[in-house]
Order: sequence, then C-alpha cells, then structure tokens
Amino acid sequence: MIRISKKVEYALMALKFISQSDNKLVTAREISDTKKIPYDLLSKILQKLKNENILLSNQGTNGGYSLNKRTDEIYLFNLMNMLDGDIALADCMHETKEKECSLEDSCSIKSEVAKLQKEVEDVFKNKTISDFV
Amino acid sequence: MIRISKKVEYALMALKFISQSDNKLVTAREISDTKKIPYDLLSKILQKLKNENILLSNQGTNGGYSLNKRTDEIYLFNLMNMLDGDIALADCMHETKEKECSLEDSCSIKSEVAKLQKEVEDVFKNKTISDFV
DNA sequence: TCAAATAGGACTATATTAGTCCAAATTAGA
DNA sequence: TCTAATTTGGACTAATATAGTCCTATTTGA
Ligand code: SF4
Ligand code: SF4
Repeated sequence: MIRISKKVEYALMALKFISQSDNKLVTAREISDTKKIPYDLLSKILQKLKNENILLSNQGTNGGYSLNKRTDEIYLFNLMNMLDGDIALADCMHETKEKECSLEDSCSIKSEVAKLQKEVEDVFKNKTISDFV
Repeated sequence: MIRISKKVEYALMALKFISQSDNKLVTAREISDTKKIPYDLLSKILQKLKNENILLSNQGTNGGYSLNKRTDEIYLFNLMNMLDGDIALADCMHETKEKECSLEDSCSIKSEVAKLQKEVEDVFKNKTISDFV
C-alpha cells in the first residue's frame, strides 16, 4: 500500500492556510481549530518546517508562523523527506544506507525498482505547494 | 514514506523466475531457495497469484507453478492491488469506502491529492512484468 | 506577573507489514 | 497402498511505522 502520511497532509493544509492569510501571523491553534488537526501533532510539524526554513516563527503572545519561501519554491518531494524521512520504494533504495536488504545478493529486480523509484520521485519533485493553493 | 511491499517484491522476483524457466513447472521451494525468500510467505503469495489467475498450479509430487498469462499482460498496478489491497495515497481515496477520513469536511487538499494519486497510479499502470524480465 | 504562544523530549496507541506455525489435501511413483 | 513432495489455507505472532498524547520549558507582549 502506497500512502502519503497524515503529517504531510497536515503540512500541506497548514501551508495552504498560512499562504492564504496574507502576511498576518498564524498560530498553530488557529490552524488546528479550523482544520481539525490534532494540536500537538500539528505543532511538531510546524516546528519542523520552521527548522527547515520553510516557515518563520515568532514566540510569545501574538506570536505565530509565516511563510519563509514562496509557495512555488516548496517542493512536495522535499516536504515528504523532511517529515517522513527518506522516500524509498524499497529498503535498498535509501540515500543514506540506514536500511539494508538481506536479499541484495540474490535480488533480480533491483535495477528495475530503481527505475520505478525515479519515476515516482519525479511525480513528487514536480509538485510544489503552489499546486495545492 | 512511500514503499512497495515485500510481498510485491517477492511476487516480482517469483514471476521473473517462473517466466525464465520456460514451461518447466517451478516449485515454491525452488524459488524460495534460490531467491532467499521466506518459504511460507512466498507460498501464500503464489497461492494468491494462482487464485487471481496469474499462475497455474499443479499439486502433489512433481507439482509446481507455471504462468497463466504473458508477462506483458500482468500489470504492476494490478499486482499491487492483489497483494496489498487498494492502493490509495490517502484515506479518502479508496475505491471501496473501507476507510473514511474524519477531516473530510474541513479538508482543503482533497482534489489535489486526487490528482496526485492519478499520476502515481499511472506510473504503476504503465509497468508490466515484462519490464522486470 | 500573567497569559498566549512556540519549543521540544518522552511516551503511548494504533495500524500495517512481515513472517511463522500448523494441519489438510493432492498426487506421482516406488 | 504407502510415502514423500507438493499445493492449500487458516490462525497466529513479531516487528515496524504511523499517529497521537502528555508534560514541561521558554519566550514575549500587555
Ligand atoms: S529485494 Fe531487491 S529491490 Fe527489494 S530492497 Fe532488496 S535488493 Fe532492493
Ligand atoms: S485529509 Fe483530505 S486528502 Fe487526506 S484523507 Fe482526509 S479528506 Fe482525503
């Protein structure tokens, strides 16, 4: 089964929401309430996006988040990598050799899986947040 | 994280193996041994493929499996559906309404996710086993 | 000083995927 | 007719990944 994670969905909704609140700071609570996204989880996601320089944050009262990039500069592929880690169609395909496949020696489909991975990746590399706004 | 399952990988290797053993029946044990695939799991996969009319089976001594379709008639997309169930990028995208998304009312990205799903699906719909042989 | 907000670690719960175990039915051949 | 090789198939367990929660600290404007 092939899925995009809830984290990524929540991030997409949040980024869309922020991009449509022109320049006004947006709080996690606001997004959570209007979009019915679990507050704590959303907070984590926004913090992550801030650390990845997708968002700017202001702490304290009247704080909140704002975009740090244009929507067409934020690629879905990167977003997925940030939130879910290395996107790999199979164990042997991770950039970082974090996972190894015990079948690598006897595997007869590796090069074809690699080709497939490239094609799927391209779909996500060709989408930016602006496609969602 | 986006992955193709081990089941599908094992199925691909098995189908490739069978397609290259021209006409001779191939046993699950043979494939399991040469490809280092867990025997019980592989058995289940082959049985499934037999029930889906991808393979023919002969029981008993000297039994085994053979292809029931040309390799270019077996689509990766269908294979994935058979083995992993409905391929859906998000909860709301299942053909059968087996899953519901509680955010469906407030969701602002559904149509874009649908577009994305179509693009990813097309990648898998355009691959057949012959691409792996 | 207080309340609203981000920051972030640690934890729990749930779902999915992967793998195992066991017993039955089928069949060729000795 | 017995036996071993094989498919068949249900039930179960283990491992992993995803989703969600809890708690506490820090920042900051009023
Ligand atoms: S089975 Fe082959 S394609 Fe799959 S992860 Fe292992 S080496 Fe890669
Ligand atoms: S959040 Fe939106 S896109 Fe995702 S599953 Fe729910 S309705 Fe579908």
